Amino acid sequence: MGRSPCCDKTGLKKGPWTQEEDLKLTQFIQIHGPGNWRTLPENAGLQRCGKSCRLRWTNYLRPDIRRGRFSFEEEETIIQLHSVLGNKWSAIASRLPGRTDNEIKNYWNTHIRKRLLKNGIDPVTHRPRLDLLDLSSVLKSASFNLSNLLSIQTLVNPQVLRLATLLASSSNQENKELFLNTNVINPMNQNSTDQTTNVTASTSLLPTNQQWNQSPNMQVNNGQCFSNNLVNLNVQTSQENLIPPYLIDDSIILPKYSEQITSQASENSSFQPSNSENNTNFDMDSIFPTPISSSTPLDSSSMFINGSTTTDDEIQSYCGKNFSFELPQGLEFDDFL
DNA sequence: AAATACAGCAACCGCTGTTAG
DNA sequence: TCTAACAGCGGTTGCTGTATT
Repeated sequence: MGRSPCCDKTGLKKGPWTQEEDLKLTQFIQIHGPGNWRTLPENAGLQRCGKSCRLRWTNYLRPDIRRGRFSFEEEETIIQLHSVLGNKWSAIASRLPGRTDNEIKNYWNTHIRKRLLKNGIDPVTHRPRLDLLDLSSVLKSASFNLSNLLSIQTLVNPQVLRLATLLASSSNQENKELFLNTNVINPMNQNSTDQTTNVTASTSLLPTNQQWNQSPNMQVNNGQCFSNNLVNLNVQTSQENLIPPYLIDDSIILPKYSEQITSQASENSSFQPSNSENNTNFDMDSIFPTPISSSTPLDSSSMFINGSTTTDDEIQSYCGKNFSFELPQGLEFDDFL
């Protein structure tokens, strides 16, 4: 059905709307209500096509439009919904009252997408970009500490860790010894016996399944973590393919995060590490943003770490330091497995 | 101060799904 | 059932303001 654009009709205006046009459209809709977009422009005295009027109304003039910067909760919700729904902007918008699909789409393309890419996360699949993951160089790096990698075993695709271990054992004797000498326990696989005393400092900071489930701010359903304020979509997600939100947004839980956060935050805040000498409890509140129920105001450029505000740039910087991988081009991950 | 590059966003384009005749 | 009109959606464009050189 070939249809020429309605605006091709001569005499119809295109481009930015003037205040006068906005006023005409708003007043007309206030009286007659939205709809009948084809006849609306003529009836409202506008030299616009109906489509243009509809877009102007739905994306800008509607009284329930919520303008301004996206809150952290909104951003978190967008990322999580996008990981499930993909580029279904209208579906995402329907779960964010006052936000339009166009606005969310723009925000995704200009902010979130770039940040995910910068953090090595594929914005389409929401998984680490293995094509950028240069594990061999990471492993050979003088500063590389295998225990760091092992400590995030449960946070990334286990295949990555298998690959890392394989490479480490074959190419880096130092790390190999470290691996053999390090008493590492996968926190997700811990049984009921108290093994935490053997866990290395960095590993003990990770939550157990029980701790995840007990967290006041997060719920684990089918392997998918959602904030309490997020609609449960009942989407079946394979554990194997899961990259949880804490890896895809700015509140990524990272290896040795407590040391990083402590060293950074303690300079100007009252941040205290959650794991004292004998305390293996995981304090989610100390690294996750303030929940929506919090009375503390949030805007899109800030998150809270135990009450201290962190800017986008600081988050970016922090994540960049802790979660940057590089992969040689052409590396096929499956070839290693 | 001027030129250029970049980021953000409103608006448009074109395709698809729905509905009425 | 078919067809055309309409409405909605996602991708893309282009304008504008800001930052950098």
